[in-house]
Amino acid sequence: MRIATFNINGMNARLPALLQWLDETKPDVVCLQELKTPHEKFPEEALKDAGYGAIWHGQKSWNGVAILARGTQPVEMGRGLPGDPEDVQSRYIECMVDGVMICCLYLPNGNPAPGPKFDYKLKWFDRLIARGTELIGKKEPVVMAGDYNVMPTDIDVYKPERWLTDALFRPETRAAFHKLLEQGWTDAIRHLHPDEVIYTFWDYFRDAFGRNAGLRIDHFLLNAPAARRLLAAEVDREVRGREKPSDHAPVWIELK
DNA sequence: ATGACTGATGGAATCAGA
Repeated sequence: MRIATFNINGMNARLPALLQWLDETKPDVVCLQELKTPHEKFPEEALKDAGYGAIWHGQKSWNGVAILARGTQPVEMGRGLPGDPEDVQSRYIECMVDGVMICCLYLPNGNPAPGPKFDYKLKWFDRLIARGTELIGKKEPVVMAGDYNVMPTDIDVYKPERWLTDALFRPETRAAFHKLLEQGWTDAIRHLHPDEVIYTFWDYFRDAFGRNAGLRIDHFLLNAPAARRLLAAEVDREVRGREKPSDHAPVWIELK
């Protein structure tokens, strides 16, 4: 089973590029973030024509997450991250596909930091850590995939010294990510490529992709049953170099 | 230190992204 995560930065702006990539690579499951579209404008029919069932949690203008499954309908297990009934942002959805639990998440950016947006990021992280506690020990494979908006270590940033005060790299943010990992999650990309410089995002500014001034912020965290099945973890880097790209590239894992 | 680029909204200019 191949599972991908892709922050598409606008579902409808990216639809042609998304359909092309689906046709080329045919992932079994796709977690999407930053749909930037209300529920009713999600292109359900176009995805069905491409062979994918979908569940999604839309929101006007910002955020929004979806899970696609090839040849089947994902069985939704929940939407909205538990722990704050006041939180109206669409950033989390869970489902089952062929016995694998898939969690699709879009963690808040948190800039500027410090400030209310950074506080929201850290609180959201606490809720994700609480959800992680509930999921880590499951007997079935669990995959938490998405845009975490965290570079876990120095190797994940093109110039770490420039990012020390940024919400994506501040010590509090990295500490929260490591607290989640310490529950027993495996960072799939880093597990299979321990020393390699691998990025998943390149800014639109200043020819960041051309200079390879990137960040690794899209991650797959696997519980032990999922990690035992891990065969491959890669970034479809060339997608970022195409016409009208997202600022993120798709990332994917293969499970036995 | 600043600004550069893109998408959504709404129909210009602003917010948000990371």
